[in-house]
Amino acid sequence: MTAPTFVTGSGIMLGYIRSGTARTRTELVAQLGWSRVTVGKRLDELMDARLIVASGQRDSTGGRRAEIFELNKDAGFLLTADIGGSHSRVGVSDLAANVLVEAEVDIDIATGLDRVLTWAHEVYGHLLDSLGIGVSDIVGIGVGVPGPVDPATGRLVNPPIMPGWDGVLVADYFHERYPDAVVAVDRDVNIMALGEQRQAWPEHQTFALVKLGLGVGSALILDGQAAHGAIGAAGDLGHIRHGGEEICRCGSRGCLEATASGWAIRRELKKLGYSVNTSRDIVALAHDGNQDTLRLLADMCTQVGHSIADLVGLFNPGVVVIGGNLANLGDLILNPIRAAVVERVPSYLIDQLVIAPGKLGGRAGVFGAAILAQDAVCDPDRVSLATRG
Amino acid sequence: MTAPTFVTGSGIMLGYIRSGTARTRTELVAQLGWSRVTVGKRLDELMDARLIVASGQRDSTGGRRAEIFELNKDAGFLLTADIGGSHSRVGVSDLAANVLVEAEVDIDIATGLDRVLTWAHEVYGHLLDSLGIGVSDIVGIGVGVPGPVDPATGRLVNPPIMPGWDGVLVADYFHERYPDAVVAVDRDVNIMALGEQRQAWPEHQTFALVKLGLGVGSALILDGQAAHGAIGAAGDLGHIRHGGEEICRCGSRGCLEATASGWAIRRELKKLGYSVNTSRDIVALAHDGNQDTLRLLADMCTQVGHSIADLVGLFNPGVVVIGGNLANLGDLILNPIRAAVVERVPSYLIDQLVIAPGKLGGRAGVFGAAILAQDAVCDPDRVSLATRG
DNA sequence: TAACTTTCGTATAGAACTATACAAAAGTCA
DNA sequence: TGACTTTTGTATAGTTCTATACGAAAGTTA
Repeated sequence: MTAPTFVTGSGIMLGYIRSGTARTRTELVAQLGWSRVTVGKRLDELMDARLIVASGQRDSTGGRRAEIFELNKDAGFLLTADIGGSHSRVGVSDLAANVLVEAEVDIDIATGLDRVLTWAHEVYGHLLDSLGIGVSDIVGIGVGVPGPVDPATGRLVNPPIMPGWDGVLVADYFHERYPDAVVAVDRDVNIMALGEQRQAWPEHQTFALVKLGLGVGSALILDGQAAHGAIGAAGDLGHIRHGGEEICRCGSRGCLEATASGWAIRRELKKLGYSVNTSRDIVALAHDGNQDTLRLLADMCTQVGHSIADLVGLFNPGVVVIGGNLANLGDLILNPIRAAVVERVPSYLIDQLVIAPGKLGGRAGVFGAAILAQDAVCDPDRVSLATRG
Repeated sequence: MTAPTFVTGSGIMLGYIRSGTARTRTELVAQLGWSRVTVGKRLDELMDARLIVASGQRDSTGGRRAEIFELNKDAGFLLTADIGGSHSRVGVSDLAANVLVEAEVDIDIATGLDRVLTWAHEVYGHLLDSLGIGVSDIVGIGVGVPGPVDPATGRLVNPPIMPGWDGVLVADYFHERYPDAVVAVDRDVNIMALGEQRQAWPEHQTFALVKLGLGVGSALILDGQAAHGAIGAAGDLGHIRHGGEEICRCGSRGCLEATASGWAIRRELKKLGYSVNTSRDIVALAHDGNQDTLRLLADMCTQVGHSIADLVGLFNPGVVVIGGNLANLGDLILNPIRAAVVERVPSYLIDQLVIAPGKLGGRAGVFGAAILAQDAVCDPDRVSLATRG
């Protein structure tokens, strides 16, 4: 059977509570269209399973105050990983996706995905010890990887910067080590976008994020879910040929990432004799007012802005969030990007468009990975099946 | 109440039958997870309402043959309109979206949307008379308009080529004249894409269509539905600034449509002394082997191909269909477009990508409008409510 | 033809869900 | 304080849906 036997599944209701669509009995009855008795019963089931708790009361509208329910943040813990091309972060969060502890490290993904995963697993051990949490308390794991993930199978798809890892099922690594946890994997930029959109821009259904670090990545969110495309490569602004003859780390020639990105700026600065390694070095130079860096950044912003204009014209998002380390430069890069976008997008689109810095900074990925894990743990069918008598 | 009282609504089942996901009792039971008794009851309701009919039998798999159900094409008629910038088509179809009669006319939308609608309404009168159909037999109307439609309200949004019609609710015009019909309105390119995807490429969940006529338009289909974006402008490849100083009919400068489109080719050919009016004139010149036209077309294909590369990189569709009048030139434009796309898109995306001509030709819009109308008529909640005892 | 398979209809019992009524709890307002 | 409002719990009856069993219809296969 593909559909659950019980049509008024508690998992469906948990979705309403979790998203804030309906938080009180009366609201749930109105939104779900179920009877008051059934809603009460399902609430009892979710509370018995410790998945929700009563968290307060609505202000009175002239009568008894309605009780507000929310996801029980203490119903288990989530592991999160934001594996980037040159930098990775991991964290442990409660079920409400509040990240409790984090750790980060500079590892080049080119040294091998297995080494990054091993590092992550070791760090999880330390973090769990420090929190006094056991492996069996981990109910979900969310992982972001720097390459496309097939939406159907969860396997890596020809990852441009992880050659040799095509077809790998990252979830297996964690399933073996955390047997009680649900594992969800998605592209790193998708996870950042998921974090920003759910946390900071929930009112926007159509959302885009552009990540400017050493690389250039982007992601599209539609109705609260990342767009994956046919093979999980949707949203990849960085590896479209843009011009020039520079060879990109993905193997192609003239990608946006090869001509206008942190990589490109680092390459040019090195030619000029500067010692630059990470995107944070570029940020530091720009903060110092280094003219070469500022000039290269301005050029990058124009080119990136033009690509964002393509994205806006094609996808018509309500917001484009600029994230990644270079976004720490604030208006220094936002203003020229905005100018380049305005230059190329019809005015009727611009009026409705917000271009803004990320509100979560470097933590967007770890946070989004927690949301991804939470989504997996709170899967309606899973919950409905688990909570019935 | 927002949700229906009956959870096993017949409208949900109609969706399975209509899409072909499940066509026999056994398949419906397996797919829906409902009991055999309930499925039988809902089938009876849908047959009583004349919305479905038994249409044949599956081959035996060793026992009694299963009865196949399908949408009853005779349960009412649909009006369809594909209103373009310079050319419009209307048609009448049965409920299965088989277009029975069609009519077309060259009207410039700049002369006023009201004139096009009046024309459409008059032609519907003649077409219905010829078929012996009354106004009360019309159960749905699907309309494509050459500009963005707000997905929330159904109103036109700052239509670049229909100045003065901002905020207009096209559905009202038809509601007044066909009170029994459900009316659905969407952008013309979205409707073309809907027609092609549902009819010709149902196996592709992520789909794009690029329309090359005088203008350049495009649309994205995700999971069988057109992507609308924040204000209904998603998919508009044609009005992103691309280069040059030509002023586009949308008011901006240097749009793709201004530099590489039927408009641009017509403009250049006129400068060279040719007499060209419609996109069909361009097709005729190209068929005659006119070198100026071929040169301009080749240039257009390169630029359009580069824009399609952006689209592919951002959206990762499984298919990009090339439609519109210029697509009648076949490989003459498909090959250079393919070459330009390959030039700019990473190889791992190309391997999975199909670039193909539309299979419905100029009728895609009228067909898609019929599908849109059918979708509206077969809305699950509507049907569930209408068919219960 | 006989044995087997799959589809389909119906009958029955029981589970799940709704509607309704009533009462209690917990507020506001004059 | 008393009248009113909204929220919540519970009991009862009735409806909807499921599970199961049985049999008939309509095929295939040996």
